[in-house]
Amino acid sequence: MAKSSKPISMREVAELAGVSIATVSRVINDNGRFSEETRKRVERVIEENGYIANQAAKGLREARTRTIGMIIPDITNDFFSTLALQAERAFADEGYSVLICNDANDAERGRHYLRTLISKRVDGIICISGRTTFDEHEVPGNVPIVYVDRFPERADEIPRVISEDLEGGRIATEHLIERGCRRIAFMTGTHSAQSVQSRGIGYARALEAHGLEADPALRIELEGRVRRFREARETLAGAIASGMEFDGIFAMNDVIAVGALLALRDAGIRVPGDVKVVGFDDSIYSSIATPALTSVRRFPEQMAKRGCDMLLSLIDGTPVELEDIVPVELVVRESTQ
Amino acid sequence: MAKSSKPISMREVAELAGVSIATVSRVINDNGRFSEETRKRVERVIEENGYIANQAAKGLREARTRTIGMIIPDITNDFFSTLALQAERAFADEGYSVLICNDANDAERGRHYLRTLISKRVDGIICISGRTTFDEHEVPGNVPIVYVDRFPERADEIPRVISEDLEGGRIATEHLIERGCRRIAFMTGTHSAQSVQSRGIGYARALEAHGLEADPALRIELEGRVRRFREARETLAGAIASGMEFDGIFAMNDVIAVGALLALRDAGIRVPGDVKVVGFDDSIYSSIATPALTSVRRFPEQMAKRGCDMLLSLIDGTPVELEDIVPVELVVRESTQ
DNA sequence: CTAGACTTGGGTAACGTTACCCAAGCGTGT
DNA sequence: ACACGCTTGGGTAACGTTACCCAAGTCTAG
Repeated sequence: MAKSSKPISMREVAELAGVSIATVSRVINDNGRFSEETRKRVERVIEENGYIANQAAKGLREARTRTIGMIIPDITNDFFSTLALQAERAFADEGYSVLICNDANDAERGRHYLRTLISKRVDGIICISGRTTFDEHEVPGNVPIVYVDRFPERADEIPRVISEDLEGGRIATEHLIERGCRRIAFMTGTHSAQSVQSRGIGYARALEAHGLEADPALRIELEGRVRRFREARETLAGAIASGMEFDGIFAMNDVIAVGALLALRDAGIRVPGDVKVVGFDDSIYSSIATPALTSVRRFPEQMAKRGCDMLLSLIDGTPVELEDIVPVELVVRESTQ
Repeated sequence: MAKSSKPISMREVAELAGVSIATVSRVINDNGRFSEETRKRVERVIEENGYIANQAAKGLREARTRTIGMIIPDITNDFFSTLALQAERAFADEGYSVLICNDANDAERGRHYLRTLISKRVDGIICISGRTTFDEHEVPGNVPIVYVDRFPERADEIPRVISEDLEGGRIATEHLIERGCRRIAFMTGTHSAQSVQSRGIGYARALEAHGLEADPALRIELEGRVRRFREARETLAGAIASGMEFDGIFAMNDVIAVGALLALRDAGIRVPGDVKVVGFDDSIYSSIATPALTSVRRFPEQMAKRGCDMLLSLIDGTPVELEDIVPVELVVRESTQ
């Protein structure tokens, strides 16, 4: 086997089959205009020589690459990886491949990736990146973009699939209040995406509705990346050490909630006895944790599917709704019983 | 902003700048052969019109796409997503994008993806897919391939990065024996990848070395997909219900181990008191679980990095070692204390 | 003053496809 | 016998790049 043999091209197939390039193209794309015998001959040559069409050339000619770009914060997070998996599936079913870009919520990185994707002439982009805004100058040719779980700045132009974050924050907090909590901490990242901020608003609303004060001291912000749960665990440990008083925690996501659970256990604080905890996403972590975590369930599979459908419509030229809101629901487990 | 404006091409840049296409190309690729003034003029036009080179055309011309294909079982699994994240990073640093393909360990799907990747003329492939073998007929043009965490069938030709699976199985089992276990169950998938089978061999070796019998009844095979931990939980529950006796469990990975932990708790069996458990991968799940899981740690970041380096060398034409073995180490936590 | 080298830039043939237009051969209806 | 249409297939210009070759102008050395 020749290690560096170049793949065979249509021209060579044509020569071997004794027909023209045009005919080979027609056979491959099944465009009528050829006899049954010709088809057989061409297909045999293709089969025998393992010809595989060059999509780069095809893409150049047709001005479409059948490739989708996906900008995602961190595929290591259960919620995002589920989203990515489902999106990849849905696109694969429609004949698209997906280029994945982990931008770590870093705007600089995000811009760079966006540029690359456009340079690669992807047919569309699924953007789960926060804080990155693209003006028309940065999106030449106006590649179709759909945001998922993120709110685009050009909200009047760019469609998105988001979940009921505010409502999620509200029901989580409401639930804690119902279970008797009065001093509920909110754990979040420093510079959070809009979706996360909404959860904070829901939290505040619920407190307000029950005549509770949203004490700023109860807001716990995590510095830097919130990848693994370590930051959350350490930060909460610090807060506890410095005498913070609370009887409930609403965490912006399950990773943080799990970190909190561990910090509480380290400090000998019982859950749900002394403190009750609610997470967000209902990811795999919430069922694994002990006590099992009450969490606001989201539907990443559904969000992915809808985002794909939207993007495919956009690529087709079919207009789509600007906003598709996927509901959330509270899953009650041991951490608040 | 025209919604469907086509991206501007080099020809247009050339016209606007009053130079030839060749000159624009030279300026972009910084190939000498032009004056400082020309560079300025061209760069200004590029800047003002937001020109972004068409990589499809470039790829066609240069016969390289700066794209890598990655076939992975399921990006939702913590181990694989870490691998994927690191690989994507490493490739991005070298100017490559990565196409991701979740084949769910399904050979049919894997073949299909492989075809697509080749059609897209990726410069190389990272394969974490098991059980899929590609003969030369299926890999026209011989795209460079590197296997990671999987053993290729054409082992004399295809390089791979694997971890010390056998050794991992051995030390895990050894550890359980040292802690007093005598009837150690092995939980695994039905049709496992070779890497997993090695862990089983390590397990058997350790038993043997201590004069213990590898009772086939202690082998617990999980049907179907082992994605979330549910299968493991249910299967073990069944085994317990039907009176299986054991005092230790070695699970092929952490997801399964966590399922086991939950089944044991459901059945009122104490860990590590009555039964001790060891997982594999030392993924995020092992620290979250209660009791925290003793696990054989692997180094997905390192494996990804090495795989990338190998593939880049191959693309360069530099020869590489056929096999790169990454060590493992036991991380002892509560589940075996 | 002129030959040669160096600098700057243009022209153009690929790369592998597809889409369009054209042509040859054959059958059919009148 | 002829006009016409259908079937089958060839030729070729793009698509947006890069690489090569060539040319005109400028500079330098003799």
